[in-house]
Amino acid sequence: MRISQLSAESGVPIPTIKYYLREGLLPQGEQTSATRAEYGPAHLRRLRLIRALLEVGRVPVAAIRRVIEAVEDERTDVHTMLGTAHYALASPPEPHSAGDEEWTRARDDVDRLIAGLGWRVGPFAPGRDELAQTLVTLERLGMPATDADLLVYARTAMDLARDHEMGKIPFDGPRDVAVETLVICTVMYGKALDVFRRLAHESESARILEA
Amino acid sequence: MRISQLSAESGVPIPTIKYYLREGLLPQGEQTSATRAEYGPAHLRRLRLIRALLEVGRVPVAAIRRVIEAVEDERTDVHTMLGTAHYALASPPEPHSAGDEEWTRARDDVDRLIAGLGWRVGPFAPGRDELAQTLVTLERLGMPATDADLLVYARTAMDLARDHEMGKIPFDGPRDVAVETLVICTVMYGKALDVFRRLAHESESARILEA
DNA sequence: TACTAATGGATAGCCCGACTATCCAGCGTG
DNA sequence: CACGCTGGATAGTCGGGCTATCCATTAGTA
Repeated sequence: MRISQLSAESGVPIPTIKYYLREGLLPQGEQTSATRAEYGPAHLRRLRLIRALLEVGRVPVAAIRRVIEAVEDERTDVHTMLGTAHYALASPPEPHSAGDEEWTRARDDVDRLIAGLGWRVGPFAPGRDELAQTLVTLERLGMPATDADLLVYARTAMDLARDHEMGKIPFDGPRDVAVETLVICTVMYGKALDVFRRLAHESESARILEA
Repeated sequence: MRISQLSAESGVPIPTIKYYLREGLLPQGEQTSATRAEYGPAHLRRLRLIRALLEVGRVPVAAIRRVIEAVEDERTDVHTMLGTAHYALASPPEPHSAGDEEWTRARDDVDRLIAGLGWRVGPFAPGRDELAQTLVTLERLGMPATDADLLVYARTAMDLARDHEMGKIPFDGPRDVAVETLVICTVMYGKALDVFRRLAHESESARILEA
């Protein structure tokens, strides 16, 4: 398959495909001569993954590249690779001053919460900081989150992960498929959940206010 | 309170505050003379809301403005106002060609699903299109979502909304507080849920792969 | 009363991220 | 052998979210 065909099948313009090649999101095609390269179904597949993450997940190109680098580093084991991919999807919180009391306390709360749940989460998981930032923000807004509230969300997330999501991941298959599935699952069903939540709010609001 | 004090208390630089004033995110202060204006606690509160939506929710400035316009339009009733605010938070999907078969089918699936759940959602709720786009994307990725999958997420969202979220909204209080609470709740707990999901994935991955 | 620093208002510029446009030399098929 | 497409490189565009500069005015302070 030549680049024009790749473009036609995916709907992505040729200059954009070249951009993805430059950025390392898409592997180079197999060179058949100085001015020809051959692309295969794997490229089409990768291209669809990129567009899905960009358009539905609003994942920045730099984060997609980090995910892909995790896949292509053959030295790491599957768990590390999944972890790296997952960490790459995080959106780093605003930098905060190191000695921020409020912030340190929130971060401690998060660590205690995760420990209390018995979750096996790395000490440097970016989610810890993201959650701490969210807690600080809620406090500043005058609506501090209670532990009970947080536990509800944590358990909801774990129920979904355990019963409906991790089961889809083919751990025994090729490593790239495992990562790809994990990322798709995280991003796409994350989006779906987000949308359902907003729809549910609208529906409940209608029910309450029209009564 | 003068602008410099507003800046000091909120941590937002003065030029940025001026930018928000220009963009209509922040109401003008009360003019006390040609070159003086007085800002009150409401401004500080609004400023914190803006920063929360921007930093934690990654909500674009234009969407925040739409939310605020909904609040300030005194003519609409509370339900319409909440709806407008909610619609403003949606991230519109990529435009699709009108005659796209695949897309129309997905959109029908979404409408049927929502009707089947008995949810009271407006026919033009942007979430319908967002969900349709997500379904199309999942199909293109070769991992189509089943109705059973979607129902799990829908019910999870509704359980959270009914039992833990809508109860926090003070429908009987002033309208701006109701909208503000709804938006904060949607965005901040949405973020928390998202983070918890990623942490749960990591934890489950560790449990499965280290066994 | 003179001076200084801050204010509100306006305009223009900056930076980043995601493309998009142009150019060029070398194929390779008709 | 001509013409169109290819890969590769470089530069330009566009939108979003600020940020910098300037200016006339004026509240404090000396």
